[in-house]
Amino acid sequence: MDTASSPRTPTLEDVAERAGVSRSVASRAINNVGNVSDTKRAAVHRAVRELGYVPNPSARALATNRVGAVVLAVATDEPGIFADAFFAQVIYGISVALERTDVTLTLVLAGRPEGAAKLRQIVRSRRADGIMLMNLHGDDPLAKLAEQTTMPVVFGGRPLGAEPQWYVDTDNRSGARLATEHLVEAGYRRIATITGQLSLDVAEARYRGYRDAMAVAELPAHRVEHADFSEAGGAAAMARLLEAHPDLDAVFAASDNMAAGALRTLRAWGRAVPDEVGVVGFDDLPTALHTDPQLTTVRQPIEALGAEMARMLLSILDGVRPTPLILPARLVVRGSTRPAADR
Amino acid sequence: MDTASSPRTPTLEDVAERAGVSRSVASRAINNVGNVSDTKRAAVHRAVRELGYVPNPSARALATNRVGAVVLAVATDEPGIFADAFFAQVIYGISVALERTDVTLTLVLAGRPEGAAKLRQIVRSRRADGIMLMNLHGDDPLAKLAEQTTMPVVFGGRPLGAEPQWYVDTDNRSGARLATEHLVEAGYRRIATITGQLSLDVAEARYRGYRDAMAVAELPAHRVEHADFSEAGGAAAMARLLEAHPDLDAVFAASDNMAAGALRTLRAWGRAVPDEVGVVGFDDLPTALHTDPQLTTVRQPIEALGAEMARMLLSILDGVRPTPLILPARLVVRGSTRPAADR
DNA sequence: GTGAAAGCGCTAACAC
DNA sequence: GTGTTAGCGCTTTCAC
Repeated sequence: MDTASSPRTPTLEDVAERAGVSRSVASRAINNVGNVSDTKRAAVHRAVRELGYVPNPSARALATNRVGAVVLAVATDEPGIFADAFFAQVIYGISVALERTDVTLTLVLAGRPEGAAKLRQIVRSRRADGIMLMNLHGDDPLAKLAEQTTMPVVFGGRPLGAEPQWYVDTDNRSGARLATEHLVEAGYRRIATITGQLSLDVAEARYRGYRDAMAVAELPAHRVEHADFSEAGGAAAMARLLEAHPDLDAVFAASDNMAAGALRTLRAWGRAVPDEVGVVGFDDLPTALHTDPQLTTVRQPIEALGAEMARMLLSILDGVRPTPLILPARLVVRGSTRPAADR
Repeated sequence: MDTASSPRTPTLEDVAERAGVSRSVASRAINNVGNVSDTKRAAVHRAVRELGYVPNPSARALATNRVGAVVLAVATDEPGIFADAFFAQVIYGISVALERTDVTLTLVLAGRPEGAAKLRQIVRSRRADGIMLMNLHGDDPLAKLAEQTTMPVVFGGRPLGAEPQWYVDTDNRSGARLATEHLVEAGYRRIATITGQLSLDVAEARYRGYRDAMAVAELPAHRVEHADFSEAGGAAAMARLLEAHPDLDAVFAASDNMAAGALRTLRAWGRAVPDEVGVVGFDDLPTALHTDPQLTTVRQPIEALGAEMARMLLSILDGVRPTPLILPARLVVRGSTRPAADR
């Protein structure tokens, strides 16, 4: 039959030989680059198919200085935060955006020092072509990563107090304003807020949006407690709010998880939602549907956030210089708020 | 100062030159392999430090046929399932186990056909040294992946009706038995169950555990509905159960999410939990703490599952032939069940 | 349009 | 112990 070729995985050389061309022609044909006659091109492609040839990524990477991988780094310390459905949705979006390319996704949890070190190691050894970086707290030294490397970095959300060259973010400030305006329009007046850690830009922006709306409505915005975006944190903050401001009649929580915690506390305190207290969350996670009552919230397009980050990074790698992208947030009204007329 | 060396990233050759040794000695010193005198070893390490040398992973991979990456493939179609806190915890466990190695984690969502194709592509081109594969349904062709490649595959959970060479799994059957026994001991008698998709081994095993316990208690085990591990699915299944078996006084749901859905339906139907109906879940996700009442459930060590998968894969890559690992599950009693004496 | 040949940066025999 | 050398499999000038 055939010359007894060993059953090792075929190389470009095997393809070239079988197609009766040189290695350089085979390479050009495979990568659709340079000039190759149609005859030879076809012969090469047939050989590729027959042999089941797959290029060796390491060899290619070595020759081209492109590894065909991007990393998603999530700067989160505790599993609790990462376990949030939020990141899963981001990852899903990225994954779909990468599916049709032959770029691979490397995931790094860069919250703990070991993880951050690993990320730096990846960067220094150029094990990836680019980085998507999320969930940076204000003081995180990783925020400076973009300046320390030539590898392109796309931020998911802005690091606090910085305006990176490339990022994708939700319009958090507007979203929070929408949420608060909705409470005002529903006739609530003594509106409190539960913020996330103000070392996160996203928390800061949502707090701003709350104050924007309160200022416009000429309502006092002093009923404020800070938490950490978690359900437990939201529950505790709600309790503090109720103690400090027993007269409050609504609360805007900067995440659905915190809103869920707030609902729990309100129930424990015997405050009826939405009749005595209106509650609005942020994110529109599955959580928002599972609470009782269901949460009025602000939907941010989380999967799209991931997909857009990936797309932005890929375009940068293709030589394009995109501009930052701000995704819109919109209000979703459910049972945890009700117009004054109906209460 | 120095000879005008270009500012490109240093190579092994640069290190060797600076340390005054040959490249092979430098390589041996760096990889702690073969014989190198202490003097030269020290010189090499100093040169490495001074130059900030980092080995080029592609070159190393090309030479050693080891790429220093493992993939986690999750065979999940819909974002909803992946968004489950479960996978996030698994990933966290894997990530921690990998932190101290210089092995990188590649994530592939292999549920959609494009994702599965991508996984196969990774395997064929050997872009990774090994695979962790999770959430396989009974009919998923990926289950055969392990037989089609020499790349080691560690399964997270068993594929239905198969006993792969390497896997890490929770003792789902025992866990489900514990859950059901707990209901029996609490004095519930007309105990129903909501299963996951029986095309998943994990659902099948938990269903078995339920029947085991019911058989031992000599109770009828015909109050059964099937769902898909989701909250919505659990809610719907609970409604079907209540219609078909209005007399039921307890339900074992094969996941916390389904149990949460069941709670929602029970509340809507005006059945008091735990006094009229006892409810037990499975997983001990954060969800279990956020329901009202909190869920009695079966805790499985999810982070450990991820960590053990990673450890198992690494040990295989080190030439060890480990045996499959079954992790224990244990009962966690909370408010959704109550002994008959207290009801 | 095509092919020869020189690397990419590393490791691993093998001879000294 | 140490250095020389031959690859790993690919891309990419550069002549023809």
